[in-house]
Amino acid sequence: MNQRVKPSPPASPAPRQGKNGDGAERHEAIHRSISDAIIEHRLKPGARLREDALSEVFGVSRTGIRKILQRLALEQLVTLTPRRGASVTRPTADEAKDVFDARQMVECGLMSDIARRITQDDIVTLKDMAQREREALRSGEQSVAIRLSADFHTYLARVSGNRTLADFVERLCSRSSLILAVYGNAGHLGCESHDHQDLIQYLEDGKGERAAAFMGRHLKAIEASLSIVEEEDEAPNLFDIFAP
Amino acid sequence: MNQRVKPSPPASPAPRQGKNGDGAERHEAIHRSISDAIIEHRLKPGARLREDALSEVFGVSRTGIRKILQRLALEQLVTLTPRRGASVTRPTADEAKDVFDARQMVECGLMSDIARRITQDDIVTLKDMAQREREALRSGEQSVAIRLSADFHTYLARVSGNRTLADFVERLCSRSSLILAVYGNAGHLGCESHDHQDLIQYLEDGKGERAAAFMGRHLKAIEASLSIVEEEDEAPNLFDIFAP
DNA sequence: TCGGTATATCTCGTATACAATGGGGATATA
DNA sequence: TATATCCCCATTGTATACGAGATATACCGA
Repeated sequence: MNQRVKPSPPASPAPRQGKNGDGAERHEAIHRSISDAIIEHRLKPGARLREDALSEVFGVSRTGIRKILQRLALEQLVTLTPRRGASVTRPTADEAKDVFDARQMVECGLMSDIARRITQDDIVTLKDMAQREREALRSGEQSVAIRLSADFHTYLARVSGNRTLADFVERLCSRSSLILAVYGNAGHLGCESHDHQDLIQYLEDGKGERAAAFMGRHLKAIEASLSIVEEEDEAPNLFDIFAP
Repeated sequence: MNQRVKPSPPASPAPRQGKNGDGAERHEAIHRSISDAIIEHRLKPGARLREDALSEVFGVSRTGIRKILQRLALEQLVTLTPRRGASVTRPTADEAKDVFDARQMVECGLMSDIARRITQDDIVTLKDMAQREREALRSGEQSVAIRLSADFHTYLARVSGNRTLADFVERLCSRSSLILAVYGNAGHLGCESHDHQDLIQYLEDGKGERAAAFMGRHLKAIEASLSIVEEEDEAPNLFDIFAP
């Protein structure tokens, strides 16, 4: 199935020893691997993440895996249930609304700073990302497109120079990706194909106000494209269903 | 030197089990304890937090302490340096600016929603908090005042109904408390005494716009009261000092 | 008296072992 | 055949043991 051999040492079954190399780097890499898999929908909401399996796949002991899982839980990408272990978070409809409202506020609010501070290099990078995203969309590589879309928004936020807010936007984008996985229609995903390119144009022209307004519409459009119907497999609420 | 004064239950090696039903509860309580101590300035920026000492104080093993420390690190209240252990974070001047800019954006942006959704019960609670804060300030109980001030802002954000943004504000307030500890003047701390009460009045009258503007000035005032001079004990920058 | 080196100790990082709990499957019964 | 019950096992939670890195100290030499 998934022969994407993302984990760096795939063929090494028992490189037990923590190895000389920096252990922290390794953990960082593992975190990225799992995080990427979730964001790119290769791991779907609800998927269980067993500690044993992960420790075997990545060749580190459960202790390290637990640490990474804790971190992912704080980033709200995975959910830790007391005796049941970890699973990919399945966002609720309320959470979805909160996330998009937050993005609306922060990403639009950042636009004026971004317009003021953006450099030519940034514009080149962003145009490249937008271009590659379009190509990915056209060739049907959903995973790549989703990743690039999130990266685009995150990169943009970083241009503002406010690290705290940029980190926040990054996490909101990750969660958005999860939301798309649950509530998105298979047909067209998130960002319209040339929205990002239009946005860059506004920024290149120094029109911060226009860019902010455009970003607002852009996010609203994504949110509107979702079919947010709370699937209540959890609590079928028989009263509501059978009461007259 | 430190003769290991046997962990709290010396005779009970195995039945250690917290017994309070849920061990997670215990961890939550410990997290709160440490978090509170930091926010209330009973633990000052730079203070070292040794795992052994904490595990002895709270009667849990280092494993549990590590988990809590990791979480505090992700909340940016403590800093984990690879082989040196944990210490209370000492925010930089840049971080301070970012945090206050973020608060400016989010807390003001939330005001219209807050004004729309606030209930009479909320107003009573908030008035009580503001009142107690004033009393604490007057009687010189800095720790209590700081805590109440952060709680006030956090509670307000929760009223908005957006949990994601409220959580973010909570973390910003915690970090602000840290910033106050480093850059605040001993004389008057953060919030002016009746600012909070005035703010509630605007909200009670349904004047969301005014409340937002007032919150903006309020935050700017706090920020302005700081003496943000990067103490460069870390890197004295000898070039600047000794270059002609 | 000052500086450099070696040792000692302290603290964290990682792995492993053991205990407890909850769920799933098998079985028995209506 | 369907449902309820019980037991075993899979999986996590916690503690502990061992190893490595870094810092502080002490000793020796100049």
